[in-house]
Amino acid sequence: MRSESTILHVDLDAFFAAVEQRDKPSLRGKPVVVGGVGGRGVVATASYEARTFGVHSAMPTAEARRRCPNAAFLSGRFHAYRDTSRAVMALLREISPLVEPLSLDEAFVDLEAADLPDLSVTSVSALGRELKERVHEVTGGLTGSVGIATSKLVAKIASDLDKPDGLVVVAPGMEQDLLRPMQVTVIPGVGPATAERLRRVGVHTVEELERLTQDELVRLLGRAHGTGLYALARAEDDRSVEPERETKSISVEDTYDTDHVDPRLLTALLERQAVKVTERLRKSHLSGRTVSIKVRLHDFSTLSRSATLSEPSDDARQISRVARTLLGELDTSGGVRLLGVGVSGLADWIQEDLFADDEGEDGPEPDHADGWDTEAAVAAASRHRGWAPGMDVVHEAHGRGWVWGSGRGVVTVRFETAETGPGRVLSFAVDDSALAPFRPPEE
DNA sequence: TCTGGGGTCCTAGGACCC
DNA sequence: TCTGGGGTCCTAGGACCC
Repeated sequence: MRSESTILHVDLDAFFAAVEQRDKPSLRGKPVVVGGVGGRGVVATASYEARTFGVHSAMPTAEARRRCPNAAFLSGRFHAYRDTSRAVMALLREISPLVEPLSLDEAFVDLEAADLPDLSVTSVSALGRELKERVHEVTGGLTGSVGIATSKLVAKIASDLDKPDGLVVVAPGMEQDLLRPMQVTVIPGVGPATAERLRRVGVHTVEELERLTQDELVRLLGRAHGTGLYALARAEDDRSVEPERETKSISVEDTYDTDHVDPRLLTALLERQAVKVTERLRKSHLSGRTVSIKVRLHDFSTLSRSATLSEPSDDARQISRVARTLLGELDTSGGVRLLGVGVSGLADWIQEDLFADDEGEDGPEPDHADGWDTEAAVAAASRHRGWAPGMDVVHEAHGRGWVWGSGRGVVTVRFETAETGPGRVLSFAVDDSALAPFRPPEE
């Protein structure tokens, strides 16, 4: 916890619905529900008009239709949301370089790194008001709610207190007075399961939570959650604003309107998902070692299976093959309502351009427009790195121009140029000494 | 007309290594 | 021969967030 209120949390109000109302004037002042519109959809965002009918996020869309039949039900335009979000995040970065987006519509801003005359409550309040005006301008009329406090915990809770279009600044020293009377569920991380466990030992409010010892909480909730909650109950929170958070996994999943049983259909659907995941991996210049699948059966029970490769991959065929094998191990004869594929254990490319330096301007150029062919790539890589001729090409796929993975006798190289776009990925079996130049830097 | 899709973090048990 | 730990990696599942 800091001695001044320097952590700001912004949360755009009913974000997806507000963007729809902005772009379609006929929807303004009317109930709007954005989310899954199929038979098994749920509500992502309800406009405030829809909320008066009892519609809220995570509610099945069918239920929302019952409660508010006259609402506009929309499936969402994520490009519009992303564009609007970007404008807001850019605005936040004008205030401070330390901005941590939590989602499209939410972020923390560290005001210690902002250009402010001082960090008094008066000063940060003025900044909060100005920010809300600017948000309104850059988004074309959306409102956001702002909380400012000495920690992430309290800033986030504060932004929720006066929604929509709110501004709450919690003065240093007032944190515990604010939290004590509140329900434990205001603390992020206390969901239904934790709340139920706490309720069983007679804890409903933060004040009651404070009476449990750390040992009791650890016994009740486990090491990490127990110690974390013990601190948060006392408004003790030193978490910093982290602008760069690296992606840990990439996944695709789909819930089907009706349960699928046909194994060939399931395999085909899974393969399409594997291709999508691969495309997203490549777009982010990532590859991954662990392939996971997720299967939700007709009774909503959920299974997952995963397998870890010896080398990171971004090859659709390889990821697809692993996913298929994993699916084959499960009994899906009762029907599948959801299927998903994910990749984790992500590795960055080693950003070493094979063709950039000592070959100079006369470096090898692709001799036809659709990219390097295997032989030319092998020859070029061999020349450049002094690899011995006769290395085996053990694997081949699509890719772009850097060395990206190595270890245990295999080097994987990606080829691409600005002209040719995605080219090929090649893995070379080599001896250990030849691997040295391609090892990733030590963490 | 029950229960989305994209993530993160944690736990617990087993394997394996030192 | 018996009896260990600790650390790390992997897998499956669960809680939680927006």
